[in-house]
Amino acid sequence: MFKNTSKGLATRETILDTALGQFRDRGFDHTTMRDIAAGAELSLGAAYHYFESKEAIVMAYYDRIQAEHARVVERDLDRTASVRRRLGLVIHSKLDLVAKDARLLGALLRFAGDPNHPLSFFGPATRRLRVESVALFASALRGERLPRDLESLTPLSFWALQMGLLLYAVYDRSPGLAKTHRLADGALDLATSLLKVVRLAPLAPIRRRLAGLIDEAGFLDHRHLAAKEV
Amino acid sequence: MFKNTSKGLATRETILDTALGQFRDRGFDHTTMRDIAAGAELSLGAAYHYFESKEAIVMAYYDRIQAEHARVVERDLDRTASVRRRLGLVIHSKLDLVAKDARLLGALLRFAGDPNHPLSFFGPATRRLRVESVALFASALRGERLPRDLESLTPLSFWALQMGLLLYAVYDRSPGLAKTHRLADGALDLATSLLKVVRLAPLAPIRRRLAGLIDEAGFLDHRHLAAKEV
DNA sequence: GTCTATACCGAGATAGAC
DNA sequence: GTCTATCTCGGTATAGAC
Repeated sequence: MFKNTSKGLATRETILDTALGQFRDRGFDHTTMRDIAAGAELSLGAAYHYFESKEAIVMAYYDRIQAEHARVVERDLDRTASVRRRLGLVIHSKLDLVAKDARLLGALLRFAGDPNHPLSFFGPATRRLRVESVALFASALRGERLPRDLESLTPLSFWALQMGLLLYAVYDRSPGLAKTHRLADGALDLATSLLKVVRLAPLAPIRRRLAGLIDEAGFLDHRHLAAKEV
Repeated sequence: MFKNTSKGLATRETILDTALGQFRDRGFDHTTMRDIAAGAELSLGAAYHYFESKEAIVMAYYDRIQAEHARVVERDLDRTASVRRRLGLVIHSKLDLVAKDARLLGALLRFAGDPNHPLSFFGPATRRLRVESVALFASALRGERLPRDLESLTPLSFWALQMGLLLYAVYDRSPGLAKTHRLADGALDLATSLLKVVRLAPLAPIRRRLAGLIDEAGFLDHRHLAAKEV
């Protein structure tokens, strides 16, 4: 794609920033690659040298968001005591980070239905992003004594919840994603209550069935979470 | 767009069938509108007379599937006694209907991230499809004595499960969507177990919280399920 | 109202020269 | 790494035939 020269990286950042500004002003669809190239004072070909598609720019933005998210979580997690608050920290900070450009994330859905596309949210090429994201929830849950069979399942479930909330955010028109934040709090209250209940003995069969299901679905296996980078 | 003359309807069907055949052979992306028009022995303009976009053809396919689904479910539901089997009927028959072209559904995700697009899965323009789909689950649950606060929530949850399974199906390469069918059975076993548990008194607070959450999220309100047709 | 034929435009993406 | 030129294709427009 391009060499990691400092000049190249700087140009890439310029394109990314220019594009984000125009996406905010005009919307994703009404911003053309020619607009972006012109705004960054480059030719169209040069822009494509750095990003293989317009959506790839959005993915780069998401990548940046995620790096920032990891930084924020790592910084604040230790100062936060209860699981509920730790999970809240992870999710609310994510929502805060995407709040300004939540609609943009909708553009990434475009390829979620194409398993082989490099920008598919669920494909092998974006595995790193998923793993990192799940890991943040695992950090938040560290210290919790979970039933064995739910150990790897639980962080994955919270990741799924987060994905659902991000989808909701794309449609959320309330200022600062207020509605999504409230929904997140409700869901987290519920989830932490469920976590307490689900440990109880009478629910063991359901628990085992759930774990078996996730296992069979392959959500934790090679194809989805451990496939090698492409 | 076009009048409901028998000739017009026949032409529309011809275009739809031609397009589906080509989508199967060459894939959605590698089929052009010109290919479809040529295959149906029509001009490009005529094809656009019937379908406003290539994706609209896929939506018409989904519409057809859903009508067929409703027919099958209505026909077989009365002969099916247990809730578990009735729910299984709804979901498995849906999967059978889309099995041949499950990958195509991925194309519909293209606009899921654009709230205002007429082909968005969650937008107001596709409300009818959602309502119909949720209604099938309500039929399957008829006769069940559910807690009041879960009455409208439960069919909605099964609809959400179905949406998740359809997404999984897009990625499923096993013959006849075998993996998705197994996943569906596991999920349904789990769900019916949960339905029994969730009625119990100790879970009342969680139940209420869940209902309040869905209410607040607006999943049952105007914007999503009761907005007027556009 | 149902089409044909054809020219045209916008924009995403690519090739290949420098 | 950057550019110019070009390609492709979805979609529109127009003018008219039946």
